[in-house]
Amino acid sequence: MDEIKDFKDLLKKENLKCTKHRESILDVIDKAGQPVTVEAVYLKLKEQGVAISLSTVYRVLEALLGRGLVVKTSVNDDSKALFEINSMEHKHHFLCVKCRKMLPVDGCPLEDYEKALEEKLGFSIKGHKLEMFGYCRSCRYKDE
Amino acid sequence: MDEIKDFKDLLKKENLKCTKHRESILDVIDKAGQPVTVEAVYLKLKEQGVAISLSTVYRVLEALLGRGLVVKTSVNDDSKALFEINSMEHKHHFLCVKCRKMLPVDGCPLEDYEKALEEKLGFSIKGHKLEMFGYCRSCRYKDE
DNA sequence: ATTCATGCAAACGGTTTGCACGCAT
DNA sequence: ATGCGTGCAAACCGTTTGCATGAAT
Repeated sequence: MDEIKDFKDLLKKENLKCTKHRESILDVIDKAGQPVTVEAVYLKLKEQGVAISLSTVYRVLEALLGRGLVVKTSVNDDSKALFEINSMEHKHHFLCVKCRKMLPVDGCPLEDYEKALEEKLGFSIKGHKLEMFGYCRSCRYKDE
Repeated sequence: MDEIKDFKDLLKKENLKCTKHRESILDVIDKAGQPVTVEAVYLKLKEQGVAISLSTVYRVLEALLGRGLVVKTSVNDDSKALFEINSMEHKHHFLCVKCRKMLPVDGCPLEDYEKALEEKLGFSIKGHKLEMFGYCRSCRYKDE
């Protein structure tokens, strides 16, 4: 329902100048609905007729990351960084190794486990990164 | 107790020619006891007086990886790849963000969770990557 | 008017590769 | 003797940066 996101205010709140590029980038990432590469953002913008330089995309994402507006991820078999809107809810992703879609998975099974580990091993666990992979529902029964 | 590993046989079994370099590299990784960077392996060898080229380390690790003798990892905030001996047991690591040691953690809390997810979302989960970070026991109470 | 954002091209750092030579089998 | 392993240097690719210009406040 809230299709028109208030990126202007979001940027203003973070003391970032509100430029066309920054708005478009936020829009592209938001609409993607899954973690996207810098290049993907760049190409999408080009496709939309936006004249922008790749380094600007890098710099804007860096700035957004610094203010916590986006989150940076990566998958182990790929060297490229991934970005997504910071939804503020703790969640993980499932990567389909066939269609390469990344599907969000709500919740997290690690809270209790980490608490137990902290007690057992004396760690102070500050965070974790969990990424699952396999076949999604629609790719599962397709042949190779 | 089994300090002398039989890397020769290991290599032979995988149809890899048994060279000094390959033995030394396996030895260095094995002795490290935690995931190590390519550069670290290279420097350790130099330190031991082994004349080797960095690209050879890369190529050997690639070969070992292909035969499953080693496992490749990475941590999200670092761009370098990490390698460790493939112990064949499913385990994860805890990275201390202060001393940068990676401590192995036996077991895995995800089996049941993944089973539940598969049923709920129709995925076929083939694997996962979990990495935890925070402060280890000895760094925990040290001041910054 | 000032500050910060941007484009361009060059630099960077980890990794890969082509080629000629050398060693294990 | 053959094929695979290695060293060297150059290429590669994602990312970062210096500098001069342009736009938002």
